[in-house]
Parts: sequence; structure tokens; C-alpha cells
Amino acid sequence: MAIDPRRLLILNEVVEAGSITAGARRLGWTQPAVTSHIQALEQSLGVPLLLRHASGVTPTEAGLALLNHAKAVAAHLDAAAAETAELKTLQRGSVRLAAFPSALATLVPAALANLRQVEGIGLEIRLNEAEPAAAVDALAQNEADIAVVFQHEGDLSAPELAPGFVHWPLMREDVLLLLPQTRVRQAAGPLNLADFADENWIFGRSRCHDHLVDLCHRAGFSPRIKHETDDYVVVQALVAQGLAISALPQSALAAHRHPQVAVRPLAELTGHAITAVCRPGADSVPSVRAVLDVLRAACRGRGRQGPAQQPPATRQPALT
Amino acid sequence: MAIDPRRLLILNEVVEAGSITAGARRLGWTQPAVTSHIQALEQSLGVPLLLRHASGVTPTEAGLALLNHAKAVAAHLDAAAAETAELKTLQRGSVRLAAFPSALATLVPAALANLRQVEGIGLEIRLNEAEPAAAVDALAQNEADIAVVFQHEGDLSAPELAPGFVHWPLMREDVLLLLPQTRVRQAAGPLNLADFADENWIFGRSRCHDHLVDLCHRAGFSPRIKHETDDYVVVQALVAQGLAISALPQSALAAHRHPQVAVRPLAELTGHAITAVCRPGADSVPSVRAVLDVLRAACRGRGRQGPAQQPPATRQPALT
DNA sequence: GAAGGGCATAAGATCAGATTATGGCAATCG
DNA sequence: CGATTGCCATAATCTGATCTTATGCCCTTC
Repeated sequence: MAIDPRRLLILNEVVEAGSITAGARRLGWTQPAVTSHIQALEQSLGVPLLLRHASGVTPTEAGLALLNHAKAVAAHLDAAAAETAELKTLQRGSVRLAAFPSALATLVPAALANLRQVEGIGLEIRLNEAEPAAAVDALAQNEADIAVVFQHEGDLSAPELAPGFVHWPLMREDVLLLLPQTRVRQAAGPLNLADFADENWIFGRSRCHDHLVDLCHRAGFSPRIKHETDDYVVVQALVAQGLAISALPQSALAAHRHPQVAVRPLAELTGHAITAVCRPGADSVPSVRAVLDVLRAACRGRGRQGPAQQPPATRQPALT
Repeated sequence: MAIDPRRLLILNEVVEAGSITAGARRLGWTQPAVTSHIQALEQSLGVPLLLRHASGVTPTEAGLALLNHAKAVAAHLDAAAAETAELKTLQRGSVRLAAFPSALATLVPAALANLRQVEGIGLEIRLNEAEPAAAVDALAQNEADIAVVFQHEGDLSAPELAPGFVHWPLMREDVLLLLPQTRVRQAAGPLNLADFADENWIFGRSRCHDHLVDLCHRAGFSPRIKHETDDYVVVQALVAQGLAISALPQSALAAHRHPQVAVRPLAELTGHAITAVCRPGADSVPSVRAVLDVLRAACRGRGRQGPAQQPPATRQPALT
């Protein structure tokens, strides 16, 4: 049988107190309880640890050997408690966050700035750029703690983005049509997607691609895809030069706005739901929770939001 | 509440095993038992330690922090067990032995030589010269583990030498009268103490002094004490020169024998009982016990001996 | 969609471990 | 000295921690 570490700590108290009785007082116990622990320890090791005399107790050589380890163990327990307390109070901790580029350029910095302003917070945030699918992958592989993703609204036929994860809705944003400034007059009045069936288009590379193609098909045409890129700076540069048209979400335009590009709402262009996603249970990790909270706070008023979606029947027990 | 160290170790097993179920198997327990331990730990710290998913469990940041300490604690427990095992098997350990000079010159070295010959014994023995009273003092003050002492036999009126200590009778030795070689013829035939009433005497400084005085008084004279020393080499040198006569125990004569000194038995000179003394309970400390055993073995046949005297109602529990 | 693996929960059962009560020894004090 | 006090060991209970048994739910896999 291995040594019971609690008995090691009891031994330590006893020796420091100088007697079993005094040690028991320290521990808030009675003397026979401590006596039996010491005896059990001696039994299991087969060596006397204490010499008993009328004025108390003195450790044998074996007892002294155990004492050293007992003190070390006690120190580790204290340190462990202190560290977790720091993690709990956010004095320490690190959170790995994966977000899509335009969020990383707008929403995330704004949120983290708020976090920094709180006194006594020592969180270390590691950011990672990743399109939604990759970000969720990173979550699944424990390479990220929070994924900030978007999902096309009304895209009910598509499989849910991150089944089995916890979703924190942050905000919604519109997707806007981009036209060269030179064509703004021409594009006055309410517009439809079908009006642009004959244009050259710039499409994204990820799910935006398929989604936009789908929307065009529903509008009755097959878009002429001239360029493909996810980079919203590139997109705007190309549009500004009149090489093609495209659509971008608000966050991308907030991050970078080319003066020669005009934006127009389009009825068929469904918006984005921006969501923070984490592994089930991770939202009750203090550091992760703090980042989630600050993300949500940063989005307040910027779009509809809801409470954290119920995690899909998590197996994580509540911490009350 | 402080962290329960056992739960720290359980956490370690679980994380290493990769799942609570596998951890439980390792520990020989059922899964719900381990689950509840983990939950209790999380409750007491207020922080999730594990994220549960379908394929097992991964530690949170707090869990990882605890893991480091858990491993350290486990290492200390192992080391503590190993050290006490070494102490138990005498691969390690130190014993402090206080003995009177002539024992230190004869009996003790012989005994320790036997100890050294046993393979795999790594005991460190620290010797200290001390007359019986001082040796027992050293015992009482935890400055020695074993005291090798002598006591005048038949000295029933004297207070017991070391009340409250454990006595291991080792051997008995005679005390012999010392005469200058030049007077041997003159001292032929059976002798009595009274025959030397008019001599110059060399007496010891410690209890030997009072004892010998007492014996002389019983023999009907008051000895003329010319010199006082406990040093048996000095005593013999003085006797050899015919400056005085004295008496010494066998062990002193075994340690050093001056050729110009003759020894004669004397009926009234009571012998010494040589005893090893230790604190109650110390005789079940392996290292101390080993030295006691080897001391007794070295005395086998050299004088009457008995089993260890029952310790005077020790408060030390038996280790079976 | 059936099976398997993993976790949480509830309800018993049991054993460790704490308390109360008592006795004996040693040291201290009137 | 005898009484008192402090210390430890032991025995006998008793309670509460904790381990098990028995389920249910979820996810993943075939």
C-alpha cells in the first residue's frame, strides 16, 4: 500500500506541535484520532516514526525523513490551491481564440481592450486567424478555446456549423453589395440580385462561395466568377478598379473601407450571425467565460443577440 | 478547505489514463467513485478541472496546473516510501552511540566490525565517549541513541542508573586489584581488601569513586586517596611505578595492559554489569535494534547476559 | 439504427475514521 | 511523598465519507 498523503501531513503537524495531543488540537481533532493515524502510518511502513515519552513525542530518523517530504507535499498543496485561486480570479490564465479575419480586425480587439482595462486581470490571450470551419476544427483539436465564427442566416438546409459545441450568439451583420463608385448613379433605387446577373463577380473561397452561388441560382442566374479571394482589402481594390463586383459583410467594411467603393443593401443577401463557440463546459472556465462575456459586451447594441445557447446536453456537471 | 491530496493523485491518474473510466480501472475502482472525487475537487476549488467529451476527458488550464503538483506529490510519496524502506532494511540510517572509554576501546569496535561484514548494510555509526551518567544524559537529550554503561553489581542501595529507559544486559566483568609487578610475591594467596588499608590509592572520578570508598569502609578502613583519574592508562602507569595501587575492570585491562602491573582478584571487589541502554521504543527502530543485537552478539559467552529487560511500561505501541 | 464507450446521477451498503470513555505512566507541585 | 496534571494507548461506538450497484443520456462508430 502506498503512503496515505493525509497521514504524512498529520505527522508533520504532530511533530511541529511537539506532541500528539497538541497536533490533534491544531487539526481540530481528538487525540485518539491522531494517534490511530500515526499508528497506521507506522504499521504500513513497518518502522517507528515517533518515540513517545512523557512530555510528548520526538521523531525517529524515519520520521524525520518523512517530515521533509511532508513539508514539500504541504507546499505543493498550498501552491496548487493558490494557482487555481489565481485562475479563478483571472489574475492568471490564458485563452486561445480563433476568429475569422474581419472579426479579428474589429470585434476582437475592441473586446480585448475592454478586458485590459479591468484592474488586476492578468489573462494572456493568444489570437489565431481562422475561417469558421478551421476555427471549429481548432476547437475540436484543443488548439483553441474559443472560435469566433459566422454563419449565413436563413441557411437552414446547411448542416449546423458546430454540432456538439456551445454557441454564444454575439451579433448579426448585413452583407452588402459592393460597386465601383463610378456606377453608383446607375444603381439607384431598390436593387435585386438579378440586376447583376451579367457582372463579373469576386467570390470567397470558403463556405461564402457556395452560399453566394446558391443565392444567385435562386435569383435565376449562374454568376460569372472572375476572381476568388477571401481578402476583403483585395476585394475592395478590385471592385474600386471596376474589375468586378462583390459582396462583403459589415465587419469587413468596418475593418477597411476603400473610398472608391460604394455599398448597397440587397434584399436577397442574407446577413451573418456572428457567434462565439467553445467546447462544452469550457464556458464555465473562468478565463474562457471572461472572454466570452467581454465579446458579448462588445457586441451589445450592434445587432440582435441572445443568451448563450443551451449546450447540447453537456456531460459537464454544474459547478453551482 | 484545503485540497485533499488523494484527490490530486486521482486526478493525475485520470488525466494520464485519458478518461475517468480508464482512470478508475487503473485505481481498481468503479467509474462513479472517481467521478465523484473529481467533482468534489472541482467544487472545492470552484473551477472546472476537466472538460468531458464523448471520448474521455481533457484537462483545463486549472487541471494542468494541478497535475504538475500532483506529479510532484506522487514523487515525494514514492521517495518517502523508498527512504523508509531503506531505513527498514538497514541500507541507510545512522545511530549515535555513547559508551564509556574502555568499552569504546574493546567491546564497541568488535561489535561494529561484525556489523560491517554484513553485506548491503549502510549504517553510519557515530561514537561518543561518555561516562555512564553523561551517556544516559545524552540519551535523555536526544543526543545519542544508545548508551553503553556499566553499573556496580550488588549495589542495590544506589538509585537505578537509568529509570524509564530500556536496558539490554550485555555482559558482566570483574574488577581486579592492580599491584606493581615488584610486589607480586608479597601478595600471594587469597587477599582481602583490608590487606591494603595502608596503601596509597588511585580512585576514579565518577561513581566508581563513591563505590570504592564505600567498599573500603565496609572492609573497615578509610582509603588514602592519593590520585584521582578515570584514565586506565594513567592508572596503570602510576601503579607500575609503585606510586599507588588501584582497581580496574576487565575491559580496561583488555584495552591496555601495562607489563609492570600485576592483577589480582579480590573477593570484595564486585564486578560490573555492562548494559546497553536506549529510549523506550528506540529498540524497535531497525538501525538501533541492529546495533543492539550486534553488541549483544559480541558479548556472547563473555559473561552472563539476559534478554532485554522489559521496558518500564513503555507508551510505545507494538509494531507487530 | 444498433452497439459501444463515456459520463452523470440516485440510492444503498460498507468501511474508514472520528468521538467518547478509560487506564497507565511520568513529571510536577504542594 | 501523595495529589495533580499532561501525555499516550486501547476499546467500543457511531457517523459520515466513499465505494458500489443500477440507470439514463449522449456521442461516436459501424
